[in-house]
Amino acid sequence: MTDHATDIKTMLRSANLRPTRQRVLLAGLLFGPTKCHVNADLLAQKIAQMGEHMATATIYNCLHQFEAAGLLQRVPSGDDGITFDTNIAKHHHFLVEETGELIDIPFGDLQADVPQAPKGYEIESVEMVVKIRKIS
Amino acid sequence: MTDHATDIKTMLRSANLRPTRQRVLLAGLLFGPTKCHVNADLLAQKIAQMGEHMATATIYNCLHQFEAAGLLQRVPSGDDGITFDTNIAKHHHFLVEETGELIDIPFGDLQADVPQAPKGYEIESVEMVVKIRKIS
DNA sequence: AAACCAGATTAAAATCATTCTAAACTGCTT
DNA sequence: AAGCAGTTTAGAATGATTTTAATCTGGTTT
Repeated sequence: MTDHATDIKTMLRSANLRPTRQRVLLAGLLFGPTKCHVNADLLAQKIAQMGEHMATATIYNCLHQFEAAGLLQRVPSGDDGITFDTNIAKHHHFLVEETGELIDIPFGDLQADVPQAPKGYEIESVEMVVKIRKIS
Repeated sequence: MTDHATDIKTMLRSANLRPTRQRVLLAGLLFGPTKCHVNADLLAQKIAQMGEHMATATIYNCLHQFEAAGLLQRVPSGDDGITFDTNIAKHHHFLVEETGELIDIPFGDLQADVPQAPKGYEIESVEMVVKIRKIS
C-alpha cells in the first residue's frame, strides 16, 4: 500500500470513520494538495471517469460525514444544490453570476466588523459572498 | 376603492406589471409598512387564511416578477428554498441555525472591506450571513 | 481462518420545492 | 362588444437530495 493511501486511512480513522473502499476513494479525490469546490454530481463524474461506480446515496452520505468530521466545509452556491469546499480555513468567496463558479477570497482580503449577536445568541460563523459579473 | 389599493395598483403599473387581482392581493400582503422575509409557502398559507386561493405557480411567478422589478430582494436561507425580503435597502442578515429564521442587520452595523474583483470582473453585490445559535 | 455484527453500501422508490405546459381567462385598448 | 397580449391555472414534469429495506463488509472475537 502506498504512503498516500495509508495517510488517507489514518485520516479517516482519526475522524472515527471506517476506511471503507468508498470512503477511501472519495477522500483520495478530495484531500489531495489542491483545494477545490465540489458537489455530488461532479464527484460522480470523476468516479465514472475512473471506471468505478458508487451509489449516489453513498456520495451524499460520505460528504455529510466528512463535513460533520470537519474535513469539509459547506459553502453557499447560487442555485446549484449542495457544494462543499476542501479548504477548511476561514475564508470567503466570489461567486461568478453567469457560471456559478466559486473563487476563494483569502481571509485577510476581506475584513468585516461583525455586530453583536442578539441577546441570548452566540455567533457561529460569518460567511460573505461577493457576487461578480464578467465586464461586458 | 381604498387609497391603499390605489397605491398598490400605481406601484404595479410603475413596474410595468398589470394590476391583476392576484398581483394586487400579493402586493397587499408584501408591501405594507412592516418589512418581512417570505417564501412561496408562507404566502400560500396567508392567502388560504383569507379564504382566497391562488395557484402555486402564480405565487412563484409574481415573486420573481416583483424581484425583477426591484420590489423584492432575494436573500440566502439555509435550506428552506427561495426566500425574499421586502426590505430592499442594503443590509445583511443573522440566520438562526435552529429555526432558519432571518433577522436583519442594519447596514451600518456590519462594515466590510471588499477586495478587488478578479481582473475582467465587476462586483455586483456583497452579501453577508452571520449564523447564530441560541446560548444553551 | 470462520463466525459474527454493527455499521456501510446499494438500487430503487419517495420526497418536495420549483418550473413547465398548454388550455382557459382577463385587463386593457379599440 | 370584440380582440389580443399577457396572465392564471391545474396538473404534470423535473431534479437534487433523502429514505427504505435489503445486502454486504471491516474489524473483532472465537
